[in-house]
Amino acid sequence: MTEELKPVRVRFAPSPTGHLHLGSARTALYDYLIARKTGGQFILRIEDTDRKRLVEGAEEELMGNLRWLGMEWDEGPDVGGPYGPYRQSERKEIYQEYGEKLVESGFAYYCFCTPERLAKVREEKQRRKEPPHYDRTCRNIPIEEARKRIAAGESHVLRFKTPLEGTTVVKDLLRGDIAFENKTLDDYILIKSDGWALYHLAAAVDDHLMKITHVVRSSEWLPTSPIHSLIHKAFGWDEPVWVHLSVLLKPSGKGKMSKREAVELSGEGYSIFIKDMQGLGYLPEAVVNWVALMGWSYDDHTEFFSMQDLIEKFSLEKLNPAPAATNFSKFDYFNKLHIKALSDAELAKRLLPYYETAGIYPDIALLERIAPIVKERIITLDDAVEMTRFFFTDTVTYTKERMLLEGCSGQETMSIGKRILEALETQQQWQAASLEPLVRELMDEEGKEPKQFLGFLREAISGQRISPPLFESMQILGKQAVIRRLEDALDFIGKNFS
RNA sequence: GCCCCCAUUGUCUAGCGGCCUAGGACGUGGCCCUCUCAAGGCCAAAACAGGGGUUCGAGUCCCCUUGGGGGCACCA
Repeated sequence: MTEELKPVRVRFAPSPTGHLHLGSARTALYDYLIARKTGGQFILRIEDTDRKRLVEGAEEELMGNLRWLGMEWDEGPDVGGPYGPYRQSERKEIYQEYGEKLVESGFAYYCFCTPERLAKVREEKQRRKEPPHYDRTCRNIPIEEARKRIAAGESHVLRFKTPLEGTTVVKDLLRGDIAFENKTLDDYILIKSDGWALYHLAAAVDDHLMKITHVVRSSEWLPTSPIHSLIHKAFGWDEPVWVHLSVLLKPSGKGKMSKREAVELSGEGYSIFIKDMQGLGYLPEAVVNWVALMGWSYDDHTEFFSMQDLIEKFSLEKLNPAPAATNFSKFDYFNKLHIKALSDAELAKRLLPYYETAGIYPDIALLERIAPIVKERIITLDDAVEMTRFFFTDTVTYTKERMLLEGCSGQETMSIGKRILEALETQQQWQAASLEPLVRELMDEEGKEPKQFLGFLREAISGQRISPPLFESMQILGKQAVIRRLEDALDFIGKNFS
């Protein structure tokens, strides 16, 4: 408890090998929250030591995604900081230096086994139903001999000399002490034959050098956490507080998100990639709120959180270690909630790009008038475009089946339509509040039901089956446009139902 | 095969020994309201995986079983 109130230094350490997805975003969020809550630092570190898997532009996209979600880092590759560089590819020599230290202190050794031999060993062990670990052939090569072979240009890697006996206990903040029998652990590779460090070494060295106090990461790291613990011990360093988050499962709850699942989701208008969220019409506020609650909760009833709320109320102790299935219908719900929470001006601003994408370039003032009447009825921001399309067209396309007053002939509809038209033409007060009584009075005189009467008007004015409330729409559309559309509608009836 | 983690309604969860005939939310079904769509209101169905302990008392602590998940690369 008290520990958490001290400023923490946490790092979000993605590798730029693809798009930022929900699970990683959640990890970053928790890092960010605990850093801000405690007045500590949120550090972005790029783990790009695997040069083969690099994806062009991934780093930039990732940073853009984090910022879109509302997270700014205090130290990172672009903003710098006192413990840089923050890109592991720029720290190669550091890892080599620390690898060498482990050799000297007897905690690591050079291995000359070829990948081919390793594959054979693995295959053999698997056939014998044994853990497919390295058989430790090179573990006892005298250091002088090893150095000679290296000098002679022999290809080699550096391996950690994992203790053969004893137990390594990892203290996980959420799960307590987790014990691993050392004999079940492998002699993991620390530095590859190409000279680049692997995660185990690089992360440990950086976490120490960058004074990271809490390592918050996915529980996929749990199985190798004893190695990380042992590496820290080998250097004589204090370990950070380990926090292993639950994994995010696919909506069915069966297994973690896969490529296939991602494709299926996109067919339903969803995505697990942050880069897609904006285009799909989701607010960053909703993403943050939704994802924060997958594995964390505040109490038994609060569920609407702004980033500021989360910073105030977040605590690592309330994290749930159980895996969580993603629930996209709840995502929609949160998006609605956060749309409703926006001011009309703000909503209009956020709506604008979706209209532009659809080839509509509305005046922002008009959008501000539209905002309140769509606010409560859209799930994603792009829904507004469809719903309000009729505001931005000169000629409405009518649907024959919907045009007549329900249960009435073309002739009757025509005569009623003319009456409405006449009434509207003489109407001075063009406000929803005055238009409504006027129309309803006519409706009563004609002995029609609201459903029939207003249904007809809706079609005449919008040509849409679904629209925002009629009278508010008429007010925004303006007298001239409404009258013209009514004339068009009557014209349409004359042509189609005579 | 081995190692590790997890376990409350379909889903996210509250619950840290008595406040639990288990609370909230999404979703689902019904009703009300209603100009379409929403929103809102009311109601309903829906869970402590099983078995042993510990205890006066267990959803809550321990063990086993079962189930689910993760990992076992010169990836991270």
